[in-house]
Amino acid sequence: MGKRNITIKDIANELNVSVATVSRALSGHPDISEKTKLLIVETARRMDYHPNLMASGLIKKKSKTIGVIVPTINRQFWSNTISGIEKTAHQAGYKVMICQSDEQYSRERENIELLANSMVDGLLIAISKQTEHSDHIQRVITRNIPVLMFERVIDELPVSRVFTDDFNGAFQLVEHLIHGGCRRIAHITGPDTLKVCCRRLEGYRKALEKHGLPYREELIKIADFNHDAARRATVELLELPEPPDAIFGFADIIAIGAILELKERGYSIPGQISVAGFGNDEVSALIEPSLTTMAQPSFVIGQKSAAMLIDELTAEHPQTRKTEIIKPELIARASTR
Amino acid sequence: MGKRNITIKDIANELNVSVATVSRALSGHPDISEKTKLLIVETARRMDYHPNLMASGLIKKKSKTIGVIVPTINRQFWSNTISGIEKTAHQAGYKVMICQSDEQYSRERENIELLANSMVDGLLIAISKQTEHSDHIQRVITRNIPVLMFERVIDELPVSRVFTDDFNGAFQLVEHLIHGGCRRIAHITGPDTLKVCCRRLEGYRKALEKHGLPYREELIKIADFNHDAARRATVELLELPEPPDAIFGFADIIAIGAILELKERGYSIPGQISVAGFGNDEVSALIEPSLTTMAQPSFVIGQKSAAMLIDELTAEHPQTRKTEIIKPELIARASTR
DNA sequence: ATGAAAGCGCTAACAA
DNA sequence: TTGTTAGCGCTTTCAT
Repeated sequence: MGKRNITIKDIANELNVSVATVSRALSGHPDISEKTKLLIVETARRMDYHPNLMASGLIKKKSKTIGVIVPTINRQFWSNTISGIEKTAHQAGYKVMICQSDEQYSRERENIELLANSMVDGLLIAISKQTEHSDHIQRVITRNIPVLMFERVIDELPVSRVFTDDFNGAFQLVEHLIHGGCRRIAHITGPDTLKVCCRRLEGYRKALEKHGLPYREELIKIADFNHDAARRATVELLELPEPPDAIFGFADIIAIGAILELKERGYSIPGQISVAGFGNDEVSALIEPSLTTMAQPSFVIGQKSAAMLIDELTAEHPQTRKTEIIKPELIARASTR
Repeated sequence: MGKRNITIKDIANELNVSVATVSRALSGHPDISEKTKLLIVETARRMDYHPNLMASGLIKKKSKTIGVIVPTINRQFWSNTISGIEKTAHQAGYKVMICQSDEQYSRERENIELLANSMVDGLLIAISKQTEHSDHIQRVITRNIPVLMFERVIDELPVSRVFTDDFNGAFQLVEHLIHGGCRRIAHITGPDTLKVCCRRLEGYRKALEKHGLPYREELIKIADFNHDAARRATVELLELPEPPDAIFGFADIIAIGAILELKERGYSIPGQISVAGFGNDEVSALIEPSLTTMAQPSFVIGQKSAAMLIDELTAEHPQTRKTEIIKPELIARASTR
């Protein structure tokens, strides 16, 4: 029952050496004879010793842990990034502590504070859609905790960033639609607090501009991250006096909502109307018609983010802020001409 | 730059009180005057004090963290459970540390050791498909670290468990196929190290038996968690002298692989052949034909697991091992008659 | 109600 | 090469 854990002190007693010697032996310090080292390591194993990482962390002011905060764990994009983060972190000997904000500012704030107090060595942050200012993040930066923002970033903050080239991605996608002959291209965007959406909207706008097509307010709708919201937005578009000949959703889930609504109403895709998304979720290849989209290498975004943060953690000298922009790739499928 | 963190000692100095008083004030100890308490709390805020959870954890032997190990983070079932775990844990004031084994025993072992040394208060484990014995888990149990296994469990271990009723789920699903008129029902199962698969296979077998249908070796194929493996298995089934009139995949991803192959070869589903899966991934409602499957409430499985573990952590007396079996629900869709 | 002091398990000067 | 000692930041007896 109350079996106390074995400590280095127990080993020291057992072998009549000092705790310092045991500590040195176990942590591979050079100044120690091969003989005692072997003896200690062997004894440690025999006694089923396990180092207490809290104790050493307390002294070294390092927990070998990085904190991650994402809007939600169970959306494919985020679970992929988390997976990439965990993989890279693990390879570098770090553990990851993961929190989700559920797209709420208050939970994000709370979680960041919690992670910071838990002495994470660094923080990987993707903000919620509600987050409108950066005080809470500024606060951990002031506490000298290295922060890297990914995908959902705040430009004003003096931190390294990893994010998708949304502007050019959207631009490229809209050009693809235009090349396919679409002239009235609608865009379903997300909450306007999300920079990601603004950047994609801007890419959309600029692509129209380049090709001499007018930007029409009525072709812009807003929807949240779910099929139903997307379907409602789609209905509104279809009921326009002049309905669109293409719908570009800011995320695959939106485009898929649109496809579902269009199919239900008997539209032919892309015959009457083209549909395109952004992200390349797994479903996008499986739905009929398969969805044209910009592929985001979410796993790689996670890996890069973790790698960059760990670089900063292990750097000798304070690093300058770095920015890595990830190019999405056009995947032309059956939902567009 | 080298801005040292504020400690309770700093606050004590500032106010000419002892660290003990500060500690008591900050942790809401009863024996303290309202006046000094307020003063200290206020000063702490003013000085931007943040408690060092490693230091208090070292004394209290609690980290308020639970460790989670899953085969992989980026498969829907697992990311959903993780999300449920995080939500419940957060509500109870716990953080979660998440590792993935990548279905490798060695990484699982490594990660469990790492989490245990990090002083997690408890461990939530779903084993890898490679894991054939339980020494590594037995070891942490011996160290008095509460363990709960979920979904991928090892029955022999004296720990609480949460898992899907695979046997009855498969049984029910196969009955559904039989009621639809299928007589040569094939089953694509997974690695035979996975109990989950064995239980589903057993449910399949018993359902056939109940309805007087023969169990035929040639109708059983093995595939890994991906479309290609499922497609290959499907091809083998189709090339049989007497091909099946239904394919039941042990997971949705398998069933979807089968559908893809069948569609490519021009089979009509469910006209010529029915297909059913297990899990009810998001795609299953979206693919054509939509997939009949047993829905697993993955988010809830995560929540239940976390709740049960936290119960054990906070229980006054040592708890007896509990088992919670989650009933999956038949979702009959267009891929079966 | 408050303070002094011991100590959680470990590391890292400084000595020897 | 090894031991001694002083903490890391906090909680918790035991006094006062």
